Amino acid sequence: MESKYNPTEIEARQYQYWLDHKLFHSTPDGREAYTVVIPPPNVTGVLHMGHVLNETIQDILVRRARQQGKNACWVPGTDHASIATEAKVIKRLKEQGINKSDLTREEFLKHAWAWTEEHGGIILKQLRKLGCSCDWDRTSFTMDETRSKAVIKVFCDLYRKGLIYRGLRMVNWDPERQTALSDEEVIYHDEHSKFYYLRYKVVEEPGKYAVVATTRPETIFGDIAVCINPKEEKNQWLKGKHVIVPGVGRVIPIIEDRYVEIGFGTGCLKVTPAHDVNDYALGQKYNLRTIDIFTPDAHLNMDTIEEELQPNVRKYHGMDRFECRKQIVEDLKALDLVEKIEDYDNKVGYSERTNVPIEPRLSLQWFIRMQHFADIALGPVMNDEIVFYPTKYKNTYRNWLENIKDWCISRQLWWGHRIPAYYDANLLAETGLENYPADKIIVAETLEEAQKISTINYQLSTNLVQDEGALDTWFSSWLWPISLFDGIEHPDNEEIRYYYPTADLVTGPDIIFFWVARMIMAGYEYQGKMPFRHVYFTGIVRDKLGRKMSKSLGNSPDPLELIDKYGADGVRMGMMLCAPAGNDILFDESLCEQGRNFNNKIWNCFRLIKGWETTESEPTMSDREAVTWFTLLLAKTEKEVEDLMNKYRLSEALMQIYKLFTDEFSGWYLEMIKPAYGQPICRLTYESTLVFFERMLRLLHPFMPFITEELWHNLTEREEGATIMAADNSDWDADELLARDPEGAFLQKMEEMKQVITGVRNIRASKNIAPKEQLTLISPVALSELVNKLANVSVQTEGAVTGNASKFIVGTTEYAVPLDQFINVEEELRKLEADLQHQEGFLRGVMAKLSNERFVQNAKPEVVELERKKQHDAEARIAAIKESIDALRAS
RNA sequence: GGGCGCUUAGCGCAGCUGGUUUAGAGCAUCUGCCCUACAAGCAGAGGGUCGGCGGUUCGAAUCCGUCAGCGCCCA
Repeated sequence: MESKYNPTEIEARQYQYWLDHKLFHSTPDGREAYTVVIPPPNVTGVLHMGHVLNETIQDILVRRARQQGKNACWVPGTDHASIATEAKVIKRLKEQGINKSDLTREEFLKHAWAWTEEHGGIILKQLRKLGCSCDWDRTSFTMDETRSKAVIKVFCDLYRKGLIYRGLRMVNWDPERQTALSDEEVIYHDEHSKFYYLRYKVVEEPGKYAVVATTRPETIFGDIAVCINPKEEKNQWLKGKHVIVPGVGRVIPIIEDRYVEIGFGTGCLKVTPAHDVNDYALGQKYNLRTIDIFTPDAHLNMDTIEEELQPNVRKYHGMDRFECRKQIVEDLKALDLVEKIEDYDNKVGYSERTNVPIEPRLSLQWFIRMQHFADIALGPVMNDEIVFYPTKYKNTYRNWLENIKDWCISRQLWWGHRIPAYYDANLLAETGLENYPADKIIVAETLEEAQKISTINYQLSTNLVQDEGALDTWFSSWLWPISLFDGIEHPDNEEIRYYYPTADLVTGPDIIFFWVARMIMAGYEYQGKMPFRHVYFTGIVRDKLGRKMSKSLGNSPDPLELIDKYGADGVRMGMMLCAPAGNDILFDESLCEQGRNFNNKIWNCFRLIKGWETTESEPTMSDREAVTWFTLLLAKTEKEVEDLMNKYRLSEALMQIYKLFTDEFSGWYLEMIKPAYGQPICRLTYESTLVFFERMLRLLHPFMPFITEELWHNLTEREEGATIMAADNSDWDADELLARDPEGAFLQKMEEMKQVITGVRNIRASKNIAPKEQLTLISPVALSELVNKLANVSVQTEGAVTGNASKFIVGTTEYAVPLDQFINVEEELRKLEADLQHQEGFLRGVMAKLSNERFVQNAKPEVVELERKKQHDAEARIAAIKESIDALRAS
């Protein structure tokens, strides 16, 4: 065997072994189901560090469940990512000289599917490199047949229930992609912008102005009123008057509403109902008309403005909104209609996907009434039927649900599920889309059905036109835990009954509303049950400077390169070591190095053990002690790890295992039982050691699946198809083992013994005495043979110390190593004095408590008792130190 | 503007239903070692008045208040 662990070959081989034996495949059976659905990555995406974190955690949970004998089922899949994918396809078409507008919907979709088939599998392949134990036979896609049918069925169902409606509303418009977005897809950024103070001439008072402050002067073409607060003193004079929109010439009224904040800006608010959500609300309240001055790609459209005004403003036609902002300000300055311009910090909404500023736009869209869903989804999280880790996200969740807004689900895109709403062609031609009567809209799962409804119910024709819109991607994602098991079309099928509800959902808090909340809603609506029992929110992976990893910063390592360099196990450990739930992760490549080093450690332990010859001799006393000790320690750690895992404290669990393996097993246990070079080890001790090793491999397996499976197979003969994931657990009972040392006295004794050995090693280190040189250790109590072996001392329990010695205390016992020739009296005294000071300080602290009557009276008896023990121990130590000091001084 | 959370060793964290030998591990740092499993290693060491102030208590990193800084979510 090589002295360095080389993961590349082993990882490839083990993964193939798992696949060949279908060890990740699940079918319903009599065992308890443990289900996880993958947060479907974007079909055209590639693996990034966020995935590494997320998928590693899922794999850990799934593999552990499998080890526990559950029927673990981790369903992989991808998401069609409507906007992102459509953008990529458009870009590629452009590179080929094709415009989307030159294509029909069907032609475009052909290209989109081609793209999907080309890129679709990439990320799933990459997950295999990471070791993910997904049931690949179940791989799904949000636009495959089963998932698509579910989406359409749910849309129709909700429409029938009156929970979906079509409406003309102010929506978030992405001018780049030219589609509506939901509120959740808008990201607000702080921006340094300007506050423009514009003068609106007052019709009734020539020479006087109303000054309006605005950040968006380009929207004045759509101004329909100026609003003041009826209580604002300084603007009283404007009541009932009219003003002229500067540069435009339109005469608009002054209206009054308490909505205008007193003291903010000038107190005069320009009302542009077509281009601002709040203005729209005002417009509705006062029955104001709307003038939409933008084209769908946010260029100025002067065609909508009245004839008589056109000569003034025609020049702005076709101008980009931001270009127009500059121009109109220049023009108004020239007319002396700009009073001043101030710096102003505000928030501007950007499209999550295309990163262009959102344009609030009045638009005919499809919405879901969310109050119903908020009502069914709030309780289960608040009362912990569904548990969030960390719990702080309960607040976030509640906040959102308590201020729920209707969900805009339609998108002006082609890539996605087409809205199953139909219009009678003739009626549509007559009325236009906006005025098409709502009660004549036909929503049906298929065209045939729609035609039936059209003719039979509505007495319309069979000549139908389908709605052009597609559905928001999240409208399919919210069904994911159900639709993966075909639970929408067949709500009572065997699979959904077995696998649903799923156990754990692992995802980022950034999609708590997009996805988590909505899955809960859909879960209760369509299965009457929670979609998952626990939600583990991961942090965001940042670089070690705390910056979000991003392509543009170039600060994100390529996971596949990391895997090449450190092995998947190494990368997984690196990731998990720094990943407490809900905290952001400051990823540092050196953590992967630690992971790789740990692998190497395991590898070399294995080499050492496998290199030993055995003999049939009886185990020595020290071997027995070592085996008993490690049995207890292992059992104890197993319990701790179990507890930590149950609390989803994965990084702490891993750290416990790491310390057990590195410090206790490699550093102590193996040294305890290690035979002299070339000598055999007794068979019983050897076999115990193999058991320990195997159990640690099992503990570690969820975190580092490859090396553990590999060594598990090399430990002893295994049957073809056997796996560490299904290793039998029946011959080991941690509770029963721990019961053999109920007070932990044996473990305690061994810890003290280790401290004695460390004490001797410290003396060697400080005096530069080689480990090979045997020393004498004078101890007042008998010590285990292990001390002789590991500290290379001969222990004397008889006789006083002759000459100078270096001393140390463990607990309250003093040990001495006679070292005449090495003792520097001055130095020794200094050390002892320092220790004495520390002990006396400690004693003073204890005494302060004990001499306080109120402490003795009020504190719990066991606490007082403990303080008394501290006192006695400290006093004993102080006496011993003083004695040593005196002895040294006398010499 | 509203809400939530964080601040403990150089770094990222645990400890926080108050009392566990005057605060814990990991990484990094420093010292000494190639002692035939492992230098991707071994043996040691140093390092924090638990953000500031005030309060409750016999006792506060832990509970309460307040201030400061940082972060997240929502408008």
